[in-house]
Amino acid sequence: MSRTRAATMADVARLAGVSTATVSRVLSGTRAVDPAMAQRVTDAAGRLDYRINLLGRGLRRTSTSTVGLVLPDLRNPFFSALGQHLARAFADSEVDLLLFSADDSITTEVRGVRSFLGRQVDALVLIPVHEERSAEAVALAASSVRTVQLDRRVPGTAASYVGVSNRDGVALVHDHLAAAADLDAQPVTYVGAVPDSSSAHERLDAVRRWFGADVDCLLGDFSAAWGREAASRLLGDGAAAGTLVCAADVIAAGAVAHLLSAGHRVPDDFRVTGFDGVGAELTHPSLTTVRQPVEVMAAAIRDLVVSEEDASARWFEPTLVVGGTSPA
Amino acid sequence: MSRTRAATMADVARLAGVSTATVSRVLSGTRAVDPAMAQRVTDAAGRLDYRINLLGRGLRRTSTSTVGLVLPDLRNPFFSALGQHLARAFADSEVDLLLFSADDSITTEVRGVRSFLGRQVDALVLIPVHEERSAEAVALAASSVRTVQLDRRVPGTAASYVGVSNRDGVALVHDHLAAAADLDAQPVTYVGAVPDSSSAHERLDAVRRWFGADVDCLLGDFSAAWGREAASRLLGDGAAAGTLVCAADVIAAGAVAHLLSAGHRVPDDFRVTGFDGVGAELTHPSLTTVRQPVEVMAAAIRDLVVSEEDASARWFEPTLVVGGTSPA
DNA sequence: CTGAGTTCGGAAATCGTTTGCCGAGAGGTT
DNA sequence: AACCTCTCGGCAAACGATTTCCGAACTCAG
Repeated sequence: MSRTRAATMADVARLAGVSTATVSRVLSGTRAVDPAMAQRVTDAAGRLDYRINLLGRGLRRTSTSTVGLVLPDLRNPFFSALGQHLARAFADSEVDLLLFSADDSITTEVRGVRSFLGRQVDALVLIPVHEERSAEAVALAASSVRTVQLDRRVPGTAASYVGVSNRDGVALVHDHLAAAADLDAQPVTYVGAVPDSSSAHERLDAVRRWFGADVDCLLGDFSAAWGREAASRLLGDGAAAGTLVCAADVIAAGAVAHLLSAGHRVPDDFRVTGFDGVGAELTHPSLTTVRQPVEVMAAAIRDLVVSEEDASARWFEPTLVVGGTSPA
Repeated sequence: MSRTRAATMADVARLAGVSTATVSRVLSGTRAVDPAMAQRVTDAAGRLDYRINLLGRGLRRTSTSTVGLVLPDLRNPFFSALGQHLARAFADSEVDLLLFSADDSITTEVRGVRSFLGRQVDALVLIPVHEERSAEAVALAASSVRTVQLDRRVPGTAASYVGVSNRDGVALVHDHLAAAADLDAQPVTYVGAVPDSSSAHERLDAVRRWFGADVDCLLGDFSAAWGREAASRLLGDGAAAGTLVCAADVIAAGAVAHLLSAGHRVPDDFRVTGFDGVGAELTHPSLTTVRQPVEVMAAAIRDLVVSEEDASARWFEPTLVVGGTSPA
């Protein structure tokens, strides 16, 4: 593991008997160079095991060909899925996508933004941790580089936004459930997340709009543990049947698991719906859920990032996936 | 969104009436500076909204205080969990952890390593995509910076390794199953992954060792879809009962879901075990699985990365989590 | 044969920060 | 008073690449 100083362009230039300008031009293809000379440079670079220092390049050039993604938590499978699709969307472009996890903390989130800004990224994609308290992070990002918010947003910022129509998503769930049974006969409970994030907020609003302002709400976070907890509370209150509209698939999966383990039947006793459309194939019964068009959203982000347009907001339309946790 | 040129140290120095050397020393705390002068610098930096350019700093300093993590796929929840725990392990250090997804491609993986090396990271953590074909990526990384392989490894490289003892993990499963019932009476099927990665390889070897060299094996990939597919094949062959030892929790979850949807009972007809210990609370019955000590492993990585020791390999001991998919 | 146009290599400035060195001034000791 | 030791600001040289500018060589038409 003993390491010697890495070769620089000057070393390559010396070995090839040319100037560093020529080396740079050969290696980055910036300008035409005599083929024989180019060959000598390539050989020398190979012999010295030369690898470019992107710090030097980035410092000199205006652009680093890098996009940063700051997300709240990798263990939320929806965020992981977004990250993966985004990575794939950038895979065959010249741009590198780098990720940073904010660990659900606005302090760490700001640190991530600072870090990427300091690295002179060309653009920043942000899934804000908090609807209000991430304002500093978003503003900081947007003040320096092209910034796109994904899935969640901080209202009133100059940054673009790409997400799904939560109102329409909840409407799909409502219409599906209403088509199958009389909703008034079956008590509906919304198992959501406290409206700290815009998605949690919008889903709660949408539920109140479509299911009635007085719908029963249990608010926690986006986790399977909370789904279990909520189901447990519901059963503790004596419920023996009902409909659980959940704000995320992980919540729904946890809720279903708890209901089943308590001896209830799904969907006969309890109907459960999820949201996001990731990992629906993990459980039995498979989840009825609202699928977000993540590939399309990732492509939209990629296009926004390279475009020169002004900030804009785009809401994409989700689709309903009918699984086994709701009547067919 | 109109942006003006960002302020540099020279701008701050001019406004504060000092030299850039002093600005640098105040802002990075490298050397003592007269308090009054320091105050002037801080004020000037604030007024100009100065933000450091890490490219310049990194170029001048030897170190960038950055560690890169290249992983195969974010949608594999075990990798996401590792990423998250690693991020947390670095959260209160000075070091930034940046992630790059290789999208299960060795080409993209090499690109990720190149990218991080070019950015002069201080260390690289690698979950290799392929046991053999990632050799180039690992060698490239290890030839330039301190490199640690995580979870999977490429044999015969100079890089360190942190992972779990797969042999012991499978032994835990074997002993647990053997304690509850006569294994010879119940056909055991290993639902694993083709041995492209060291973890898949080692788990397959361990299964052959503990369950017998002639144990029935179905090999696919680390996904829920494969778990469903494997279960489907098994049922297609006429099985009505048995034991499924799976190479990962996602595989096990998929298998359980398919078995249940086909009308079989778990664990009465089929016993199923997983591996990894992430997301066991998502399903019902909850998975019996081998839990990897991810927090401890993440801490070990962090320590390896900052230490000056030579390359080393550490295997951690997994624990058994008994869930509802196997007899109590 | 000459002047215009084109191609292409090299010298040197530049990106933003850190840091080795120098020197000025302060403080202490004999 | 002479000398030594600290402390701390500034100058200028790095770090490693890109790029502007210049000029040499070559092509080609008239």
